[in-house]
Amino acid sequence: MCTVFGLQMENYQGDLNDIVRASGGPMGCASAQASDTVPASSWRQFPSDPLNFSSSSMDDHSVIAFGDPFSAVRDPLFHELDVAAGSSTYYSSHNSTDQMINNTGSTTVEDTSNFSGASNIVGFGHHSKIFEDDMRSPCNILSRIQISPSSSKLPVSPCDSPVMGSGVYPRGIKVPAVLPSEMIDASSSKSCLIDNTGPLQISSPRNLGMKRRLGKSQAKKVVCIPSPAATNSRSSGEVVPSDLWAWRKYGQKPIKGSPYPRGYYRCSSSKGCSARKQVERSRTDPNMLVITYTSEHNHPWPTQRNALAGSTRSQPSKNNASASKISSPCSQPQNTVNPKEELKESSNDALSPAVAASSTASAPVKEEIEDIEKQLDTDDSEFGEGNPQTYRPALPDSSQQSEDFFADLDELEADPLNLLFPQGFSTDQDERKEKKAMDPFSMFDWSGDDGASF
DNA sequence: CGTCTTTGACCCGCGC
DNA sequence: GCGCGGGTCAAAGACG
Repeated sequence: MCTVFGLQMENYQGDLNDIVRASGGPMGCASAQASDTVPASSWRQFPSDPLNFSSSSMDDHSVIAFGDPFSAVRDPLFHELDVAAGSSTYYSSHNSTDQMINNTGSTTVEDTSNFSGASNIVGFGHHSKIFEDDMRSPCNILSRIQISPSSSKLPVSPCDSPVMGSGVYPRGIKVPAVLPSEMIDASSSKSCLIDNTGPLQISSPRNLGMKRRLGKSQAKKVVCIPSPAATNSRSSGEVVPSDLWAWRKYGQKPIKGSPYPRGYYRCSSSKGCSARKQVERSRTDPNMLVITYTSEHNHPWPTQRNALAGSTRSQPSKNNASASKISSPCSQPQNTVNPKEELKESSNDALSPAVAASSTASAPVKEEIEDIEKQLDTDDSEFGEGNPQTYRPALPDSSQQSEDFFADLDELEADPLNLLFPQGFSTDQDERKEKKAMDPFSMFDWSGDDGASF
């Protein structure tokens, strides 16, 4: 389905390298190139060496510009999201200097999922697989991507559109990598934009946290992704996105104006890592999840998750039972929820799916990528410049696919790596994990051979 | 044992 | 100055 990624940036100063790092991924190589400057095939050309690809496959404005030793490290999450999104990807950048619409300085954080703000949605061309968020460079993505206020090509609110609204990403859906690049609409209040949620946060002591909250210079990015219907209940399934980064939930708060709570996560991959994210369900479109990333990882993304205990916890006993229940979040919510989960549901509802969505979204990674590539190879020009209408994801049976897709959520969550390796993980799984982990870019078989069987 | 989730309390900035 | 609201802390419990 149409996956929306909204990247919101506030006074982006180069933080959030984790996000930026994503640019180094196979899907992000050309991100900074904007849709019409890079061949469709460009983004697919990435080195197997995460540490070196930046120079070889990325333009000068992407990772290199950061000078961050880790900047070249692709962010698994972002990558995953991107891939997961598989298809249509919307990037919403929010620059406080020119596009910040709703943030009036108030510390009150409006529901970020409100999308009421007329912030800009940046839909990169299908070439762009990853949002290159390089505000440091004069040639940053935003500079290249035209946040065109006048852009009226954004057909409908990504979040509100039927496609987006479905909030599902059925397996095997053949869709273009991304929607047309003209998905930039700074004036559209209905866009899937993340209203500027206010100041950012920096991690650290409480005081700092406060300061961070108010810090105007802090950067934050918002990723808007489809999620299972609000009815979905993987209550306990509050799962950290399987992005290889380990996220630990440290809080949850109800958000004024939103029926859905916001979950607060911090990176647990490395002690001292200030990376954080907020996950909440869109108020306007429960199918959409808004993940706000703040701060940056101060470490390379982990070769192995060091928090498997927690990450896999929800999977097993309780959730396995519920796994089958989550067949069709968007259609028929299962009612066979254990009392405990049911009780929690209200609170976790908004978040779990979110994460689940993001993590599971990558299940179809390989296939999707291949599809995308195919699409790009053939439809490159068609999606080049703003032709939203051109995008017609083939959804033979979206409902069925949705079911299948979400049915796998638990499976995926159990082992994030399975997201990337949906198959072939039976006996030597650990070994492969290790191996794959060591070589993040080898996780995907870019040879084009269809390894994914959904 | 280590890590995670949950959740109430606390802190702090902003608006009135 | 007070209240509101968002963000964070930290204890308790759960899981692998």
